Amino acid sequence: MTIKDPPRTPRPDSARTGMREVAERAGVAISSVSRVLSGHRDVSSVMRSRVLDAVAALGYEPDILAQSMRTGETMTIAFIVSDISNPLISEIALGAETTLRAAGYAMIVVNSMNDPDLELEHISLMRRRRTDGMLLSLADETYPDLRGALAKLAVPVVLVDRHLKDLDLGGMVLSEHRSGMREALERLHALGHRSIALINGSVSVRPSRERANAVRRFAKHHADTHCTVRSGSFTGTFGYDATRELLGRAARPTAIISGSNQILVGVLRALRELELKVPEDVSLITCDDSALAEFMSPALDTIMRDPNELGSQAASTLLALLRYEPIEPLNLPTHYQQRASSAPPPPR
Amino acid sequence: MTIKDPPRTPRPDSARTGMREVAERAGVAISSVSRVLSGHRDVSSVMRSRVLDAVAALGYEPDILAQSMRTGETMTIAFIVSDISNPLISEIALGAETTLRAAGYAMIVVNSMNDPDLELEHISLMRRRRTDGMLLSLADETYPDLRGALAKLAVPVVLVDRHLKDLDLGGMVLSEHRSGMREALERLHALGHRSIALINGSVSVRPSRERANAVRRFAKHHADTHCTVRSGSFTGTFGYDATRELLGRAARPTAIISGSNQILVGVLRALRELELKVPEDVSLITCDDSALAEFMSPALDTIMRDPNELGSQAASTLLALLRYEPIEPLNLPTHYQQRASSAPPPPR
DNA sequence: GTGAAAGCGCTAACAG
DNA sequence: CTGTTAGCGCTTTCAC
Repeated sequence: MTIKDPPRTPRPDSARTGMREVAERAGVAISSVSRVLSGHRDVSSVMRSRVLDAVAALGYEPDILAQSMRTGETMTIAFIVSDISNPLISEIALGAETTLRAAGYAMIVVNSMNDPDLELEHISLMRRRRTDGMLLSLADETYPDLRGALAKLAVPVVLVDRHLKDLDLGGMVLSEHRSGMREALERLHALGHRSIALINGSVSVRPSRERANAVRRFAKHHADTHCTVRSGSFTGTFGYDATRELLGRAARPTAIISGSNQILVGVLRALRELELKVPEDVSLITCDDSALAEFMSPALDTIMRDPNELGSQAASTLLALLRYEPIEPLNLPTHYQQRASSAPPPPR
Repeated sequence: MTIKDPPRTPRPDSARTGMREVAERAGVAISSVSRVLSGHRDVSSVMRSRVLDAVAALGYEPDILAQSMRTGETMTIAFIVSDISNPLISEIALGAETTLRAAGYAMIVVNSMNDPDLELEHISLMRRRRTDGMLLSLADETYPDLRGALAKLAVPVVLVDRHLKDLDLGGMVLSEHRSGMREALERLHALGHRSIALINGSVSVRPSRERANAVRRFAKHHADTHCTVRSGSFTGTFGYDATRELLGRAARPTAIISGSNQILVGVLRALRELELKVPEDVSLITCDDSALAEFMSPALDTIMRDPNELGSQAASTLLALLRYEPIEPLNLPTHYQQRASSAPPPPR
């Protein structure tokens, strides 16, 4: 059923009551209304109550847009992400939005779909919208035009678990990926694994680089252990291909670490196809928890962190920057959570 | 390390180049600049190129805020959700944002944390921000003050899988929960189940009501089958409690349907504690897919839908409303996906 | 303490 | 076709 003849009339209260009406009704100047509502102190109590009465009577609500126009502050923050449907990101977004909202800010979410060009467009568009600041979970830290675009930005920016070398744009909230990864590697080593593979996301972003570095550092200290790092993209397809390739070789790794929950899906698909049992045939550890990870059979060993806290801290850092307050770079912990998907390697 | 002495100087290009500078440089009137940039047709090509040159030379970017101030359109949509970290919601949000952005709109996300009072505050705040429209995934359709707040709204609203009786506020995009649920019930019945329980979310929102209705309708047509509906909240705690209670009884159900992915977590926890095997001891079906559901052991039977499409269609509907175009109410399909978590009931 | 006036950066009549 | 003018709704000097 199609609704015919949609209304052509202007929207109902397109004539919202403004400050002018309030001033008239209270019999005062429009600037006095502003003063009262802005909580200015030099206003007589008589004035205050007259204005407040009029406000209540008319149901007046200040227009945030007009305020922004005058003050230059939009009280709006942009959060540019690769893909909000990624559970890690959406949890970060929740933490960020909650903290921002408590401070009176609204959060615009934009998805770059991992396209650095689109990301640049978004940054520019958000600047034109005069957002007061930005939270960036960049798709590609190495993109050539990025630095220029960020340098041009007049508002404070906080990078969320991202790092641009030699570029100080104020805020940065990181996860300390190495320690969690090291714990996981040591656990595998203690179980007897001597061939371990990390199926890693894109090294164009910090988390993957840090994880790869942790593996390399581990390898350097454990000459008896062969470590492989396959870096690619945060996709199931990559996880699948890399797993098939790694396990199809004669000298197959006895343990796999998946570098993200998207990659994990591909790894699991490949393992299922290859009919390999976890942890009997191959041990499996993944990065970043999912709601169902602990209910898998076997329950998945996971390198954990607190994404809500990450988002919240990123927001707090941005708020501090907006207030010209001193900030300190944060490095939030990660840790290895043993469950049931790691075991000694199969006898060969 | 704390950074001392934060900059007290005003932000770098706080003196952005405006239309005025462009007009001066091009030697034309400011309104002519506006015309060229707005793609007005009655402009000479000489004028066009003069202006465009100046724009390019100065790197001028129109101020969206000021445009909004004049036109009354903010090109901003608010999406009010219970909790963006819910994977179902974040997928809907992705679909909505993608469609809105393609039409030039930005999306503000606000989390109500399932608090109807907070939700009302958000609605009011978004009105003050003059968002051009709202996408609402209400926390509680039955909240008394809600109707008033919505009626007062001057902008178009689209409810996302929500329904308010007798209130026509334009848009509504729904999921057709009943058919998927019916398929699932029939499958269970065919397997021989005669005692089935739905652990349902809050009946203050449409999806849970529809699912409960589907169960009741099924029960009416199958006198041989005992159906139980436990409605509560979309939380793991509720899922856990309800499962323990239902399975602790003498006449325990032989099949459980979980009404959301949050509830599912609680159900799984309870089943694990009770040491009940799926599907040997009890069959399990859940609503709305998760990335890992198919990799569980057993793979989880799921009543599926396309949340991205739901978000995208909701956005399209809102866009149509904004253009005063005719819209048609949508009812997107759900379907039962058999995997491996349903089987004949255990012999008694 | 309060009012009058000047814009924030842009668009939309209205003349010419 | 183009320039002039008048605001959108608010905040903020600046006088009184």
